[in-house]
Amino acid sequence: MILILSLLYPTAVPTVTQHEPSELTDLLVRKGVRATRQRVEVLSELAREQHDATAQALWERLRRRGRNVGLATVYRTLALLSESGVVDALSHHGTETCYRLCAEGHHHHLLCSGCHRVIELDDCGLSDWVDAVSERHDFATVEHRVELVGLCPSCR
Amino acid sequence: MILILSLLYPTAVPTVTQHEPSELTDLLVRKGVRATRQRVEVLSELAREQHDATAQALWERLRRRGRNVGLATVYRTLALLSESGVVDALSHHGTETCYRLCAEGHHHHLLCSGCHRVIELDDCGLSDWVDAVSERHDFATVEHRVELVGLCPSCR
DNA sequence: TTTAGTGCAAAAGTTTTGCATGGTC
DNA sequence: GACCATGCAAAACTTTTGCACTAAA
Repeated sequence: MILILSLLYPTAVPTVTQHEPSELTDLLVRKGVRATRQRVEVLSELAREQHDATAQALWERLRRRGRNVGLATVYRTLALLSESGVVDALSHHGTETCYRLCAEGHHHHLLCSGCHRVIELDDCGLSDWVDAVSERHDFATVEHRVELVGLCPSCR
Repeated sequence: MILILSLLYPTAVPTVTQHEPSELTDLLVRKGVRATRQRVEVLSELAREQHDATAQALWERLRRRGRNVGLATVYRTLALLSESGVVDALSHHGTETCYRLCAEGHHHHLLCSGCHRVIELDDCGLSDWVDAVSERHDFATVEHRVELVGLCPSCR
């Protein structure tokens, strides 16, 4: 999987690409949250998703797959993981929040409006710009979010 | 008003600062939408707001002020104005969408996490970076969104 | 007069919460 | 055994929609 991604997007390989249950468990433990069956399954479902997914969507897929996890648990899990920085919450199209298993640390996204695919940028390269703008406005910037929206190679 | 803003944020003065009903009417007409009483009032309420506001919040303030506008109309108006580019839809804190009367044209925002104030950047300065990243990923970028989150001068 | 906009209430959809039950340390 | 997590159903919210009515070109 890493190989395929590498070929397609040489500079966009997520640094976290654990799709093995045991690795997902490790990830949870490392982040200091208990690795319950439900949490691993939510995370696992998210991991097999190339696009971003809503809580509802994940719940339906789990259920269709015979993995019974309550909807409330899916919400609670995603909220927890989002706070722990294990998943990213992308709230682009208005009313519903999308989640994605992400690389750790600071990074940005390319969003494909054709297929909803999310491509991660592993380099930020904006620190100078952010610093300059912050200083000019006497603003103590603690975070910056960047999203590029457009069409991915397959969709253009 | 423009003067005060200029003193506080010399480089962040919105290019649209029409707070007079007639100017708001003009703005609507110029954008090709009918300037009804309700639309002008929603826009006017948004204009007196330094922060961003939700549809619900605007509705309550209008109603408290005796300006009767249906909630559905507030939603419909904001959706319309957002599509016409008269207002910006900022969906930062999850479930509810915030709106703000914005400068025309491409720009970015500084969001103050202390007081929720929104400061506009009148210069983008990221085109080179966007182009470089897009090319590197063979991505046809049509739009980019940037938000800096932190503390404004009064809150830091 | 013809079309577009509005208000109201109902509906739809997403997310949260209370509480009894079950699992984990 | 104490505590945390879960499931279920109800509740809370935000947003959308249908439809009769009103205002605008």
